[in-house]
Amino acid sequence: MVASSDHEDHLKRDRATRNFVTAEDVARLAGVSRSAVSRTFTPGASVSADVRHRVQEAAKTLGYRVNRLARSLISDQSNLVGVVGANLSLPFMARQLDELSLALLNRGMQCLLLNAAEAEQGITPLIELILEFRVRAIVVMSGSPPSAIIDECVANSVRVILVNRQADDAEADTIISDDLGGARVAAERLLRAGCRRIGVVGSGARTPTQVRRRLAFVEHIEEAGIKSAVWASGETTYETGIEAAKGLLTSHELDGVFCVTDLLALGFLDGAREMGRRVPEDLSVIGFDDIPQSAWASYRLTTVRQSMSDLTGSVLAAIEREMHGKETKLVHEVLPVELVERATVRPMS
Amino acid sequence: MVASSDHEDHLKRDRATRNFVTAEDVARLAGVSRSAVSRTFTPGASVSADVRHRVQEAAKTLGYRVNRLARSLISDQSNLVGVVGANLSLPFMARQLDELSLALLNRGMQCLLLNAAEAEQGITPLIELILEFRVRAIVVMSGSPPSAIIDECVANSVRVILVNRQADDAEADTIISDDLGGARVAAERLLRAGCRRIGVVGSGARTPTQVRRRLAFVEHIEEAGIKSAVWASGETTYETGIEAAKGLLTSHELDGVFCVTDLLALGFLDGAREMGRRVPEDLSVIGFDDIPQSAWASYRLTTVRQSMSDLTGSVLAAIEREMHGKETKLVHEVLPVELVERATVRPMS
DNA sequence: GGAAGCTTTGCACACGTGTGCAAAGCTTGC
DNA sequence: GCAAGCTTTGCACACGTGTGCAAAGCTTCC
Repeated sequence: MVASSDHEDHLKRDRATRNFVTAEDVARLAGVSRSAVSRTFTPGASVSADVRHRVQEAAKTLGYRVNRLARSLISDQSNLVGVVGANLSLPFMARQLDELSLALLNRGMQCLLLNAAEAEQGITPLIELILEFRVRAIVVMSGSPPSAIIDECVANSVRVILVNRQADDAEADTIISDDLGGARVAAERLLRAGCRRIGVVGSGARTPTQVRRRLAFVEHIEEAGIKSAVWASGETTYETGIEAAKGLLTSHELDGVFCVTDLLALGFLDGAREMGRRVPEDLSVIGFDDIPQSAWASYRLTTVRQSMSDLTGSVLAAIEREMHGKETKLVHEVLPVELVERATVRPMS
Repeated sequence: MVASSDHEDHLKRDRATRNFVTAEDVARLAGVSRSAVSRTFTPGASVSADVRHRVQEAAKTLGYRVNRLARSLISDQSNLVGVVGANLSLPFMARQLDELSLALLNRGMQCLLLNAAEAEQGITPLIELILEFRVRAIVVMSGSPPSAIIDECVANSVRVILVNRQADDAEADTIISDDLGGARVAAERLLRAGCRRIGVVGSGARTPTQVRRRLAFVEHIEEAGIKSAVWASGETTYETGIEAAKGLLTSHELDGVFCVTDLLALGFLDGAREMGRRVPEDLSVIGFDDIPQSAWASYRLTTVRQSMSDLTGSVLAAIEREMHGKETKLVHEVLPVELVERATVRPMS
């Protein structure tokens, strides 16, 4: 009894100096070596049933949790995956992050989220910060990291996966939706609806996907001998969609409009309706993304869909693809898109 | 030249066995001790200008990044903050995560995101996992952790901050919007609009905020001698809002409805309009949250707003509040809400 | 030039874990 | 009971950093 009491006091003193219970604390209570504790918590390691039980009881009593930081020190890598994104409230981004973070967790990886909303000097500092955590991979959903920082990641055996942006000769994996194909589908659908006075709505953002979609659409429409009216200013918001409607529909008599994102399209729809345009009778509208709100009864937007689960699946595959020494097999994947017909485009003419 | 060549080969061999450049590698190239490298990268530590320069050049040449995991081992704590959330695509949650992750980053903390979408056995396993990363604090946006795991966090000096949920006698900080006050405001607004046949739309979720809002609203309406028609099934989605409209408006001749979230309200609006109800002429509708979509021209939802920046600010304040030994000063904060008048409720009668 | 005071430096240890390996212990078969 | 083979164990080291402290170095003043 007296020995036991001294024993407990000793434990309390150790806890006071450090926040977390250590394997040493557990070993003492269980009456085994610290090594036995380690082996008990290491899958596949050799430990007798008796020792295992005593260790587990002691660990439970003390509330012991393995220190993943210390573990990662040994392997020189954590199971953290850095995820860089901005505009996380936007429906498309939010859904991407939702699905990616869940998929990572299900694969035993943890999501270290870096919000790039205020990364005015580019995302290089964020990536440098992420590297300090010895992440396994970095998924870039927003921003375009320069080659130099990507090369540094690769030198440290950290995969960089760019989502919906190009790599510019750097050794990054890229997973892109077929923006060109989607723009073509949208162009053809408007032409098939009989539209001849056509507009395209982008934003002021130099986001590669948006620029690609806009330019490809304009090109396809020009192949039909039609010159598109272009809106390309403002932020990528619903409000910009409204402004675009006010701006384009005041100076043009349009009968068909392609918006490079659904959010722009929903704003455009509301703006057009406020100006008395009937959709799709007077004006057809197509978006791109297929965010949840596009299916809402007040909108029923016809849009080009990029499959979120394909995207997430490809990101995971890229993360888990083995790196063979210094020679990296890069992934450059273009995901198919498809037209989702709802109510904002006239039937074929 | 020969010595230099041997020196480079030696570096290459070291890099081949480990992924990341270490302080040892830098020290060798700079011709100083490893301790000098450490001091160069430790703010406030003593190091001569010459040594600092040589170390920085060597670090730049080799692409050295401090290992935060090793650093955290010394301090027994990382600057990681665990954030537990589910339904991250929902407008309100997405916005909360967007603002919180940015605020954390601006305060030198990193967001370890755990998606609780598939946490069927509760979020205890997720919190246990987070503890292994020696986080500084845990912010719970979804799920209600039992007292036991909260107590364990506190025993390890890890703050637990519950957002929009109660603590049930556990030592967690809580930050809650004034659901009761908001429900009262909504009830009074409908009554002032002359509504006498009143409904309330919740969901099947046992989410504390939703249950609180619904019950408080029903109570306030009963104080006016009116019995509310209640909908409380399905998930917390736009689609459930539509179902609620179909269900309630078929069996009740309502002139006023309070939906416990904006998303439910937007679905309810679309459902009611599809059934030929004019809003606000035939039927007034109030939501709660003030998500971005509520301001869209197709909806212009009158709603009760909870301020996201107040919420984020309070979470940060709670994280940064000092813990004094074992006696924790808990935060229990109730954030004010306010009515946002738009177009879905009749003027005062 | 020497003494006093200040700055800088490298050594050796800490932090908490996993693991190679020799030693100890256990089990099985003769 | 002993030998052979297998399992388990604890020691000591590794991983990559920060830091206390004694020693070395530098600067200033008389």
